[in-house]
Amino acid sequence: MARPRNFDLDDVKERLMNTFWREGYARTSLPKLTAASGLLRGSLYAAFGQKDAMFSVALERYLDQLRQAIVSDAPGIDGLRYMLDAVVQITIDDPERRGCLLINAIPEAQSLGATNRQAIDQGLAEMRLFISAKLREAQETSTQKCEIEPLAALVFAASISIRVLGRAGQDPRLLQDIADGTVAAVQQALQPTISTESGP
Amino acid sequence: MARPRNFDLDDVKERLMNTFWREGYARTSLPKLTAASGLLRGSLYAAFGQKDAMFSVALERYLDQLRQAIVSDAPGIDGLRYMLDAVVQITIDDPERRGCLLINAIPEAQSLGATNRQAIDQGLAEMRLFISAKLREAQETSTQKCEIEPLAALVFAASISIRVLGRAGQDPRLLQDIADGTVAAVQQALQPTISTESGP
DNA sequence: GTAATTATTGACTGATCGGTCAATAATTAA
DNA sequence: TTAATTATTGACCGATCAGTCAATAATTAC
Repeated sequence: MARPRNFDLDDVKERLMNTFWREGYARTSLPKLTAASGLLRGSLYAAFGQKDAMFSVALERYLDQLRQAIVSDAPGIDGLRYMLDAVVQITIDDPERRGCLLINAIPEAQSLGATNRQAIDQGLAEMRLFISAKLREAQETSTQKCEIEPLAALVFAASISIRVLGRAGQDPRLLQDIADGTVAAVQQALQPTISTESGP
Repeated sequence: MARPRNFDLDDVKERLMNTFWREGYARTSLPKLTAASGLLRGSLYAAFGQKDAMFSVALERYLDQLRQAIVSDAPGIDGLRYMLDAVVQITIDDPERRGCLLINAIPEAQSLGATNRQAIDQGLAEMRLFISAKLREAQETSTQKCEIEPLAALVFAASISIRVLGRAGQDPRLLQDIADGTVAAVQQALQPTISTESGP
């Protein structure tokens, strides 16, 4: 009963996401968004509202895709290893080395509205909850009954730093070392092997 | 033989640093810098040059202070524990939760000139070298002869994530867990204790 | 004193920013 | 066809941006 859109909404959201991902919020100007989306200012504002709302759309979409990339059926430590390996992979596979849209947004959260700031917090919280859940699974099959939260902190820290250092253009080897080292540390904490004491 | 400055150069540098630290590069406007420093535009430009150069001054000063805060005489693992604890402390002691000026700059490195981008890389490299050196010390007194680089990656990752999550306003407990867990993991790798196998 | 040198002042510039809006186009319901 | 509704267009707005510069002030050398 009205004029239909003559652009693909999903496609435009993807382009907005990619632009914000590469440039961050402040550096992404409306001209950049119109160029990336192929729409004119008016259409963008009509479809999404303020720049802040455009970022919100981009962030939501980004988190959906990230979730899909790092969540697996693998239980316990295997699930954590899958996640960290996936984080490393998507980080170094990106030829632009954009890191993580969510984490990149943290230092400029003050420029964003309350809704987006909340979305950032929720994104981080979701990550932690996922990690804790997998760790609890691992705990159940473990011989050790140590605290879970400190271990969750380690895995969380690893996933954060891999993304940040990826954006910084650091060597893929470093990123993989972080992932591997973290998995090894968690494994050691949950299922310590008896070491052979190397005598003098 | 000429008119002297009527401001304290060091004091102004400190104010520039604090402003960039809080706001990041892009969001720090010249009016903000003049307000923070008490100088007028002309004086700022006369003293430092472009905004990019002002950031460079701020970054240098920041790294000097950071170095002073986290480097200690403590050898080996003690030195690493000192560093991570210091990182946690300065992160949560900051009422504005500004995180790390260096790390905050990573996502907006593209806005910066080549000199500043290089300074960021060097800052990260210096951190890694410091960690590797302390680990090598620890290695020498260790019974185990495992690889150092993967362990260095873990400590590096911890220090990065503590700062990022500090900026994100996360619970101090989380940050301390990261520091403690990392030290424990390194210790475990270098000087594994024989665990008591808990039978079924 | 006077000349030379450097610092300060603040108005000014052109570019760019996010955001708006009236006019126009394309569609459906009747 | 006509009315109603929504999408598109792109010119336009005031605000703000980084950066410049001629005029003025303060100092030292002589």
